[in-house]
Amino acid sequence: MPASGSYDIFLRGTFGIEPGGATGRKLRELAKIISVPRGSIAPLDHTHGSLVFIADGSTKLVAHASHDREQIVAFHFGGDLVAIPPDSEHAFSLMALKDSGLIIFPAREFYDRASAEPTIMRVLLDRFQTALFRCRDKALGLGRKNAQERLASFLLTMAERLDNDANGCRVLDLPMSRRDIGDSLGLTIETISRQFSELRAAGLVETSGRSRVVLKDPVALAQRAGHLQ
Amino acid sequence: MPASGSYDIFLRGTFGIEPGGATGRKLRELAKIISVPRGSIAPLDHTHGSLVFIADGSTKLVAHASHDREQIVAFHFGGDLVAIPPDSEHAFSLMALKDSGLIIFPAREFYDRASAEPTIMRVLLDRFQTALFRCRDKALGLGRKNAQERLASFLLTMAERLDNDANGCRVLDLPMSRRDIGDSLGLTIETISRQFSELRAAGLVETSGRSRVVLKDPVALAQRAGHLQ
DNA sequence: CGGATTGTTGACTCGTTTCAAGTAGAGTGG
DNA sequence: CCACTCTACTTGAAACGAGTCAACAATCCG
Repeated sequence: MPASGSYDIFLRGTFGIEPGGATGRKLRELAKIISVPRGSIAPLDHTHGSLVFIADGSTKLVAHASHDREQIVAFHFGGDLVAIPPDSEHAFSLMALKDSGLIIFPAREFYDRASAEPTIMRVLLDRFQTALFRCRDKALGLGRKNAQERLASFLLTMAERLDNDANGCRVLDLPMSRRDIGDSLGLTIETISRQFSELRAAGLVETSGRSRVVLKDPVALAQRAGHLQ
Repeated sequence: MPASGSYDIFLRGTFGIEPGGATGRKLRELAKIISVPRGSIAPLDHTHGSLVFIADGSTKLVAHASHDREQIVAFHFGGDLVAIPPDSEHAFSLMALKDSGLIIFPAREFYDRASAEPTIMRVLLDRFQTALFRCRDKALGLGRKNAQERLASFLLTMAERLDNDANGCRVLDLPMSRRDIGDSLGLTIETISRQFSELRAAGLVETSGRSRVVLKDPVALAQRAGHLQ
């Protein structure tokens, strides 16, 4: 539940900027601080772009093609910064996977007011670059990998981003459903399920309940992910 | 053939910065100005990231998965700015589709020296955001569209980026081969060919030679591309 | 505990890939 | 300008991996 204090945490933690300073106050005027319950979509301005800071929680960024087909373009977690374009050929929405606190800015105005502050711009640049590099990796996976490679890649990426280590093997509590994984990897829910079964049979992962996944052998998993060496 | 003067054009045209100023000279020290013949790859630093300005020509940014599988992650043309990450799970290379002039910077050093100049940072941010949005659209296509939708989308995107209008319908001289198109859309060369044949049979496009494509009916093409409305 | 939701498994279908053959295009030298 | 040649493109037939449809099982939550 984001109190107004989440704005201070955002500015200090992400940009190293004091909220009381001139830039901090100017940006504060633009901020819409809200909490979004699990399963709801964030109220974005779809005619202009938005910049969203995930104060806490998990979200999926969904691209809508025609005919109720959806592609999850990215998952974002607490501390992440998400840029969302205005609708054009495709529409985008940001949905909470669990109750999440968001700080929403109109993108252009934010950049205009932030551009005076080099440290903010530098952080923004790094974040955007990371998002771009991740998106390219995703494109590689969607274009050239089979179902098993996609799921293996996905699990390794999540292990890295959610990093919950435990005694040598990695334990994940995935905040997203099988359907979300499928919508992210360009596969159906059934195919995801079958690939989980295969990885289980091969002893590479264990699952318990709907969200818990244990990566028993990350090295073998990386091989199946089609990573270089 | 990029003379050293292409650096001035780059700084003035892209960033609106004078090459003779302090920042201009500091960045100049980092620039490697080269010409890359058709079919050759740009000499990038693969242990650190690179930032490449395409002075003139056309290039493809290729991601390499294991087993000689390639995915073209983006095409870039004269005036574009490309950020290339250091190699990790996947390696990237930038190959010239025709003889091209490039200006190559080490990414981190460039950002460090440019961050003093708000106008440069602002342009970088815009460029990165555009690249990210394009990459997401690509991800949507790779994950959720069939062969015909992908090719239709591709042709429309290229028409927009290469913009050669002529008497109502759009005329394209594609600098890339069918193989490149396939590697970009996650399809085989044969599938690309078959889809071209179908679009020709439907009267939506005409082709002549290997590179010339005429979009006879962009509206109908947009419908087949799976765009909203 | 009961009911709704989410995940699993099987049988069959379909679109794209693969393999193979043939055709057109672009560049070169006579 | 034409024949030659290499490469790029096109088309067909068969194979395969993921999708679809359908039934069932497990999990979560009130």
